[in-house]
Amino acid sequence: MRGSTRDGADVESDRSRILAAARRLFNESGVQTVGMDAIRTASGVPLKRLYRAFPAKEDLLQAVLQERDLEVRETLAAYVEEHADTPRERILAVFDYLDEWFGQPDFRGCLFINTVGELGAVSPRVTEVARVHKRAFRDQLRELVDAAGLPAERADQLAVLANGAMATAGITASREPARQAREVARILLAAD
Amino acid sequence: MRGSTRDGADVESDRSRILAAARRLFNESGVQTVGMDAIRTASGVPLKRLYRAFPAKEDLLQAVLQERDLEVRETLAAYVEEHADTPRERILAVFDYLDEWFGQPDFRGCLFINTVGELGAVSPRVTEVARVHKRAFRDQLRELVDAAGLPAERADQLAVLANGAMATAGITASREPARQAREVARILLAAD
DNA sequence: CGCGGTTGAGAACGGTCGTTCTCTGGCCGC
DNA sequence: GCGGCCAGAGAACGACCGTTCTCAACCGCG
Repeated sequence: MRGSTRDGADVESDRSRILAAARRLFNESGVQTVGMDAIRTASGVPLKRLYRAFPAKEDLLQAVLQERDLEVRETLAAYVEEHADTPRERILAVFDYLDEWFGQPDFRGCLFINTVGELGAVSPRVTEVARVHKRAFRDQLRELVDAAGLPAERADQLAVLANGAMATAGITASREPARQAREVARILLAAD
Repeated sequence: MRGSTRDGADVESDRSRILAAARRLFNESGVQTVGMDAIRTASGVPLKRLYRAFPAKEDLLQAVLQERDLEVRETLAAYVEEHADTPRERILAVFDYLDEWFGQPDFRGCLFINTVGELGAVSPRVTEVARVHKRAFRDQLRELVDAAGLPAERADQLAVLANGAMATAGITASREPARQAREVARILLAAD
């Protein structure tokens, strides 16, 4: 019935394979040093289908960032739900989440902070996706802050704190910043 | 007396002109998108002398980072000295310094955070210079923390906080994160 | 006045990258 | 069994980058 012999399921599987490969490579080595050939080799998807799924490298990068955006929101929400009972514990659990994240062997810092550092000056799209992500992260904190009955400004403050842990851990390759940020958050909550 | 007709003063002036141009361009557009030709044009120093002063682009980048490292240490120390009297005010003045920095029209985030995001995965030298810088920054905070009679761990915590302000401001292009971080620091100090 | 050496400007080189094109082989309906 | 179409693999293309080289102009000095 379709004009093409390739149906939607194949294209979808292409997309996810490409996204998985690109995300791993971008995280490992940055965006500019990873060529489309490397993505093709890692994903096993030929160049022609690769360019059919993503007309340009920047489209692929944007899709990687948006996928990662969703993933962070979901895994963070799930982690907080799983590891904490009271509203205040939920806020502190965000920093335990960071601690676990930083300890993963492939951790190389926050993809959004890194990518803005690499391409923010030349790609407004990248900057915009990063802003959306950081705003969403702040909004997740806002919900937790509201539920704990804390002043709304705490959300922005905790977000700055968490971003600081990500940036510092990305440079020092250590999970210590997560614990330091957690302690600040604990003191902050105790002051209210 | 020398074998060459160029004396040391000229080479020094080359170096500083190259460094000034490279620093401006790297900050504006990142490292990889700025070619050596652009640095030659912006500095007015011909390619041959450019490569005599810095045998490779990575040497130039390292020199730019080290120069910026010294500059931050000095201007931060001077700012704190100038704008605060008591030990606790000195700590808060660090965040006022960030506020002023973020407000500058050419602010595009912390050069070290950005450069590690761009090249940390492929250039150990860049990562190392950034680590040295962030350690020195933390040590400056440690002196202020000691002088205020606060527990030593506050230094690392304040450093994470300040790096968070830098990373957040780099993405959102706003000086608000400096004020949010300052407020966290204020609460932190009030708790001791 | 001539000359060796050094300079500046830019061309050249080797490599890489994003993107497109070619070509060969195989699968489809008929 | 056959002709047309589509896919895959990779070559090709144009652009650019870091680095080196060429070459003509110029300098101080004898």
